[in-house]
Amino acid sequence: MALQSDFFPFYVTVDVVVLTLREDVLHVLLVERGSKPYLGELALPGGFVQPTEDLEPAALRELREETGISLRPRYLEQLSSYGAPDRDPRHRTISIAYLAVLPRLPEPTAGTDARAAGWYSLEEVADRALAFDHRDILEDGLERARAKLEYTSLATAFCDPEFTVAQLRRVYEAVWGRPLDPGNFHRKVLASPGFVEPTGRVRSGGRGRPSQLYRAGEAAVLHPPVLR
Amino acid sequence: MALQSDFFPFYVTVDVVVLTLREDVLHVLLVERGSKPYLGELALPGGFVQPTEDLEPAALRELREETGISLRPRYLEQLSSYGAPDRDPRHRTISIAYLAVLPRLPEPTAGTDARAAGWYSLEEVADRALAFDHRDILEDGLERARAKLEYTSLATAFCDPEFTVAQLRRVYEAVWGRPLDPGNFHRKVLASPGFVEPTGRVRSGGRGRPSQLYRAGEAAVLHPPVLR
DNA sequence: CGCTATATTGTTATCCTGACAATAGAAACG
DNA sequence: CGTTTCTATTGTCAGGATAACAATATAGCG
Repeated sequence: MALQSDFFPFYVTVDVVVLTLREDVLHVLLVERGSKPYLGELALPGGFVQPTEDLEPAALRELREETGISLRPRYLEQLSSYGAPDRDPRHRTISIAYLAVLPRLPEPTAGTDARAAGWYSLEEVADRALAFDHRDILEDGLERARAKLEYTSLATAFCDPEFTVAQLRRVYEAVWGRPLDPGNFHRKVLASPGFVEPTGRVRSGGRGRPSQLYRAGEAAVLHPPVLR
Repeated sequence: MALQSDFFPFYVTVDVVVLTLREDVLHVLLVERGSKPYLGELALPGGFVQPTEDLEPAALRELREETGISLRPRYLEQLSSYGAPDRDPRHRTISIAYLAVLPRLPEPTAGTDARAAGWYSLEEVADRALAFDHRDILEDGLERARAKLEYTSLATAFCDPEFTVAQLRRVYEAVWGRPLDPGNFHRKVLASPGFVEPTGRVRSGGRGRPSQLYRAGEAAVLHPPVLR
């Protein structure tokens, strides 16, 4: 490592890719920027890391401040860091990106430094430009989510505390973007120990045969995995 | 994102976990620190990112400056970032860690800011303390390598341009720390399209039946994978 | 009551795997 | 030289996982 004379001041930010399911469609949480640069454009929630703050708490704080979402995410992991010299037109800025997954939530509320916050389906965000390199970060987050569905229990983080196998299947279908065979999926989920645990209750109300309710099991890694 | 008044100066460094195989044993490249803090202790090669330098070039430059290794790694990917407020006793420092994999190389030479550089087997480094949180970074790099062997062609990055299936198997055995069935491994490697391509040549000299020589194929992802 | 929709369970041919046996071809040994 | 030894490569086979698809279960609805 070099001497202090090598010092050059970097800005350090955290940005969060928050994914959820709304009406069986994958949505991402975006804010409308309330300050320059990229004022008024869509961006991932995020902001500067404070002097004595660790990275993960900074991600949660910015999420809360900019969108009003203060629930502890069911799932939060570091995604990657982005540090191209020109990624911020003003300063040399490094961003550490996080991936968070939440069950369906009420509408977010705009907060500090954001004029608006809301859920956007991937389809409606496909056309629109995102601030900075947030398009790259979003794509990396989606790819990470797609991969993690295979061999971890990430899918349960999209669900309410109690859920049916069909609801879990719709998570996979939304994230992977293709239909899955209900019968085979049902068997594979129940064959993976610790993925889901039956609650004994059944879901009433819906059409068709009532379904068993499950909660997330203890397993974080799936054996066998649910292959794409 | 916040206003400029939020600015707080961060130091930003890159650290590299360089793995290779020497005598069929997994080794990691470490330097003996030549400056404070942790003067004289073992550390991953790395250092400060320059003002207009992207992260990956910074990792390669520090690797070259501190160890004399200027070969383009056969494999280089970002690992994770580390930003605990107290990870550097002097300043608030964020480190972006990279994982690199190389075939067997000559001894490294100590360079700037490093009193010595050398290959250390994981066994001999198990006891010794590493500077900063480099123990955590090393463990994360090893776990990433173990996982990537399963479903990518990472293992070929440990090998010379031409290699035998047995040499490839010894990569897996060294990284996973357990023996594999030679027959089953042989079949699985050849059954994964694009993993290896035959060169037509055979390796002479060794004991036993001569083996076919292969080169790395085009595939980056393995279908089917080589499961642990 | 029959229809429809969804959940759940079966069936089956195929593929992949691990354990282990068998064969191939060179060097080492006596 | 013939035999042994060592490693590479191929073969066998039972068990588990998969996909495609069929069959059954059980609710709401007209």
